[in-house]
Amino acid sequence: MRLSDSIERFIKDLLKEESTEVELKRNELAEYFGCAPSQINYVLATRFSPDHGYLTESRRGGGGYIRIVRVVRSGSQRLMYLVNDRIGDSLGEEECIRLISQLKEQKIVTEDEAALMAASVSARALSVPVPDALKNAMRAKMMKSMLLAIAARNRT
Amino acid sequence: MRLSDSIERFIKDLLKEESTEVELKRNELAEYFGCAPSQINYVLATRFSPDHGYLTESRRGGGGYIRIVRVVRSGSQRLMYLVNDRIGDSLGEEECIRLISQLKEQKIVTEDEAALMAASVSARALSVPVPDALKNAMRAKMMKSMLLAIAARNRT
DNA sequence: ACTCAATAGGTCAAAGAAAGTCAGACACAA
DNA sequence: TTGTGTCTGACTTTCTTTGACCTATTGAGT
Repeated sequence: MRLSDSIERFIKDLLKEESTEVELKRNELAEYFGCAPSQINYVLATRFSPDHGYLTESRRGGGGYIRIVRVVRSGSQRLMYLVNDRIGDSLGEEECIRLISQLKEQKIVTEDEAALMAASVSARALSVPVPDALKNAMRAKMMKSMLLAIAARNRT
Repeated sequence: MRLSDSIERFIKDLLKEESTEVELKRNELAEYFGCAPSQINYVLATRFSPDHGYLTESRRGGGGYIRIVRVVRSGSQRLMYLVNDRIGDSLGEEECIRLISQLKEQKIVTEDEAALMAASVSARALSVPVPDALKNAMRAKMMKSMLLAIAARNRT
């Protein structure tokens, strides 16, 4: 298993217990996992970004720390953020996949729905002679269209 | 016996044992068969494509992998009929919608999933400057891709 | 107050680890 | 001989990990 994955799991387990917030020492954590301290930053950047639904703050110097907060936004808030701000006019396949798996992780869509969305924006599905720029423009629109469909059914 | 055939057999044997899904390391497999790693990709492309009833996903970088999911035997007959025969190379929006609502009536997809599919092939989602003929070619591919994804989860 | 050392986190580029792509060499059947 | 299917190797892309250097905070000594 990848180091980054272990660290991610470790932090998420902490968050499970201690509710929505956890504070940790970068150096201690790095020591514990026997890795470079900057590895922790990498994990934060790739797995605890705002896109993933987390906020992080930190302090340097004596008594420094890193605090990770799980943001609890409603499903529809999150969807609207994606539609209105996050997704622009163009989105590559990789980025689509990332966003979709984040939605899955946040339980806004089911695993099956995520698979469906990923299938529709996949390179295979769009393999017709059209410039990449246009494909990515389409992906952005398709994503928005699908997210709005999800938002519409989430009127609970 | 050709190398590709041996590799194909090897993977299919794994799938026989480990049920519908198998994960492997490209480099290890290539090492085992004493061939170039790209040979594995060739086998995947020619023997484990969606047309053959398989889905593959992969990850690069440290700790990377290739996962192969068998859909062929498991997906419902109806779905595979649609993928292989009913949907050709081109499909208009109206026809997509018709197909989708049939699937919904037959309870092969949920209402939410149907809405998602319809959203992805809608005119609004594809409103970029591309000839209609190409859009319909895309719709056909998108539908197949999505149906395959559904078939993959329907593996009973 | 000012300076400096100790403490602690941040940044970034480069190295490493895997998989993907594609053009061309090769093999063999029609 | 020509076309189709196989196989390889060089190059690319993506993801991970590390290390060197940078910046912020605190506190002790002057």
